[in-house]
Amino acid sequence: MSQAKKILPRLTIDNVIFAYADKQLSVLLIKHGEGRSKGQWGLPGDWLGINESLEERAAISLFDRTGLKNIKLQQLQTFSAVDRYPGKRIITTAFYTLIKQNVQKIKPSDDELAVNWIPVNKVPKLIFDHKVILKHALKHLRTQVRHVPIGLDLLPKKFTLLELQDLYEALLDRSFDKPNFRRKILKLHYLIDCKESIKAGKHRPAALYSFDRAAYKSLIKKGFSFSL
Amino acid sequence: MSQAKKILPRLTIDNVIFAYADKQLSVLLIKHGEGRSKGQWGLPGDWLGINESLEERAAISLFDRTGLKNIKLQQLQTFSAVDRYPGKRIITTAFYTLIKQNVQKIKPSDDELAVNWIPVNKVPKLIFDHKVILKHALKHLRTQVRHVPIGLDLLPKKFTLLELQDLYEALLDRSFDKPNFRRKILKLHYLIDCKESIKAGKHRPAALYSFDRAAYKSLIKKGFSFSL
DNA sequence: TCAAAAGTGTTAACTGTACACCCATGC
DNA sequence: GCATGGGTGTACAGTTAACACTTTTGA
Repeated sequence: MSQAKKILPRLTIDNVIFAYADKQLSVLLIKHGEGRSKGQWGLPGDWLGINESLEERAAISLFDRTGLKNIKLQQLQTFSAVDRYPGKRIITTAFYTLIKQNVQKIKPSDDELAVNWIPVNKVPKLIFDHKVILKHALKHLRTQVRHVPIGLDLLPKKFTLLELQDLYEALLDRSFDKPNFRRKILKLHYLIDCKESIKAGKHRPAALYSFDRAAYKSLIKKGFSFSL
Repeated sequence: MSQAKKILPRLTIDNVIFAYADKQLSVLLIKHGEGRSKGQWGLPGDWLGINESLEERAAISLFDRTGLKNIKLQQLQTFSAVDRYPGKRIITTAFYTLIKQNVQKIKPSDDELAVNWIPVNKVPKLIFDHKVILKHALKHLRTQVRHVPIGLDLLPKKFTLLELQDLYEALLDRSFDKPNFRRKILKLHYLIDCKESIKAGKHRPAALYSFDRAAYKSLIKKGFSFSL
């Protein structure tokens, strides 16, 4: 990144930015355009500045690539193996988040050849230990999904239960029994029945729901155990 | 610590070392003997060396204070707020573990006034953000306890179910129904009935159990959900 | 005989899971 | 009519949680 900031040597952040769209989970990867890793894929990362926390830098780095603000990035782990980076001692702290996929706005910075959403099951070889970091993030995401509600900011304001189920199925890479999924979700009481329905094809119209933000947020704090 | 090592500036580790003994959960704290934090309590920490990972330094630091080797420390999180350390920019990575309390062997290093096991509900004011780190660790430990087996290396080779229950109750700071606890644990099939019993006071002797190491380790991988 | 901890049994409420089946729509 | 996804009912197995009860010991 070509920012006018004083950086701390040796310290970086790497963001694992998952995105959901079209029943598919992808991750943001960049193709390096300079230096020894030219032409290779890796996670979007950045140097830590002297006057910012890791969290702050991770958020700025996310904004630079996607234009998104106020997204909560979760700190995953710090990777500090002596030989993780060729030739230099670089320690990185990994963050991750899950957002709605937006193809238009992403852009590479000066020293990058490309920035792309890559489906998680089609990720190419990555530089350094980035594959390890990605796997770690995915595991964390999948655990998370079963303990706090998700979907806010990922689905349209009003959505059907099937759309929510599609999201869960994409994230966890498995399918759920429809009737049981409905009941399980509805019993958590974080959805509001919009009392509307949407016609979509040659079948019964689906009821629309929206998130009850208060209930949603309190469920984040309390947590639950979603099995199915 | 007065080690002959080249350190990386700005980077430290802090260990949250929990210990169990006498139905009580304690944490290892040190009283600083030099510098601006003289006389104050804090978590045992150390500078990261140029030729070691954070994990390696955390393990060495644990060994220095307790004489314990081959203890798996879990990385918790990295704390990097710009103002977390007065006057300097210091970034720390926190680790935690849970061991059997051993009062004899712990020793302060040259620049420390004291090293002590302090019961977790009697922790004094701590320096910097160490109280936040400790709370974070405790929360993590309590989550952990409900998803993987614990007790190996904390209880004697042969132990009663009540001793195991005491451990759980101390860690989670609550009590369990004895009959239900028994059944719940036994159904996980990671205990071996030693076919012995121990007389301890004016009541029926208790059956002794030991851990089935293979089952125990495979349960760590598989995980479970312990509610009660 | 009594207290104390060890250990068994029983029940009611709730969950997980599978799957049968009806509903509303477009073609 | 019938295919398609939307949605309800049900039934069995297993789990949770509370608590009554019996057992074995030492004093």
